[in-house]
Amino acid sequence: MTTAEENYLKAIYHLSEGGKKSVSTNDVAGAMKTKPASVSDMLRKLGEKEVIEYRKYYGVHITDEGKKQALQTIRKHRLWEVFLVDKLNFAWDEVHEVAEELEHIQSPLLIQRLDAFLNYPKFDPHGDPIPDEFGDVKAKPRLVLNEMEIDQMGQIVAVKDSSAAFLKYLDKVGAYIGARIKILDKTDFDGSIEILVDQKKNLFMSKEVAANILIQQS
Amino acid sequence: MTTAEENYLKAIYHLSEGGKKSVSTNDVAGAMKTKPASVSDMLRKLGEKEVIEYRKYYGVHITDEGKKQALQTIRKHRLWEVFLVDKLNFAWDEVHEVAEELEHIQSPLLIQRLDAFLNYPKFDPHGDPIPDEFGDVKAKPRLVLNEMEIDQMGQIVAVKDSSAAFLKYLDKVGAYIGARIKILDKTDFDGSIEILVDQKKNLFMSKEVAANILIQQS
DNA sequence: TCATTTTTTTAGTCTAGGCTAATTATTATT
DNA sequence: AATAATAATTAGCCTAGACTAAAAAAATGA
Repeated sequence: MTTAEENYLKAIYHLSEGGKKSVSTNDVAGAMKTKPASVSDMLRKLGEKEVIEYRKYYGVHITDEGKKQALQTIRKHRLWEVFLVDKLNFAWDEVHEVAEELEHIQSPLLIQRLDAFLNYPKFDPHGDPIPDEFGDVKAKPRLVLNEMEIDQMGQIVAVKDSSAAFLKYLDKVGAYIGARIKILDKTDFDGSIEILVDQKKNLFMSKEVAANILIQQS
Repeated sequence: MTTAEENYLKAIYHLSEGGKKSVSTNDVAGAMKTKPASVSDMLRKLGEKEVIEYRKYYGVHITDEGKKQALQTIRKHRLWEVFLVDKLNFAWDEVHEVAEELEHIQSPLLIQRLDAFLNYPKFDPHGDPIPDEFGDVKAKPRLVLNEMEIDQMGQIVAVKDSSAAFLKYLDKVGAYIGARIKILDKTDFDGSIEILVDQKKNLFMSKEVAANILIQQS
């Protein structure tokens, strides 16, 4: 697999995550920031390698083999993120781009050793679970904050949008990975919510922000 | 600079090291394991970027700017080698290929942090000096073992041929980076030499082997 | 249902880096 | 100095991965 193929496969994997049946060419183009024409070409290639099932005009399904390979790339990405934050003192909002490059280094031994060196971490700095070397993820299910009901409780374990802007905003308002939260109020009109952070701090946020925060229920 | 360009420039830098005036297309093709035709093309491109001075049919000279850039790549390569050996417990003869990939990661911050994390090492696991962030190398001059005279003394600080086979051979006969040596005898006929290792072990080696061992005189 | 809109694919072009075969420069040898 | 040998360059082709424009299929909606 080339770097480009790995990136496409990873994108298709992520787009399939929400339980969506099939992923469209346009979706992939959007995620990859390429044009649909380029995507068609790549889908044909990935189809031939049997990491996806490709039926012209009907989008793609990722195969079990494809899933396994995508999870390997994701594993590498997240391990490197842990390395950057834990060992090289990067901020959690500075690691994505570099990890995007590092994840394509081809050396199973390297990843094995890195995993050991980092002490077999289970989550990356954004709270996302790190698949094991067989592609297994045994993380408990997570909820999207804006889909929770009043009085439900949990812990912030991840963010979907790990852009620098979003991460900085969270930091500013006092939300962070690990924070324990409780839904205090929810406005049907605009979907905005009010939460209690660590049993002491009230925090109001828009639906858009809440939709990017993942919660582990306790 | 693309990865390919970086690799060519690094090769040209190394080929220029022996004080050779100009480097031939064939030399570069040999080092890069590509065909001369491909090299001609790349030399034209590198010439346009002014990292080399290229006169058709007369080989190339690396420019000051080119030297600076090559040294940055070399710096990155060697820092990663230190990381692999010191932190991830790679053997010194296992690191080259992986470092060859890692050296192309583009992130000045990453290298800065890595350098600090490794405690600003001055030599890589093969004993080669690590240039600083300005491309300066302040390592003392080294001699090639087969060019030393009887009774001269010094310390093994590096090997030129860092192939796994050569490194394993050295290990087997009891030579290693850091060993203190003294030239006991030299045969004009075939250039083979006999050395004393650490004041206790006599070691006989061919000119070919000795030509790959670099000595720091004490 | 049939026409229009949207989505997707195909066809053809481009750049980076390779290659081989043919050509041209330079160097070596008589 | 002329010719032979070697080295380097050019020309033309290939693949990967992007693009645009055109064509075709699918979805929508009047």
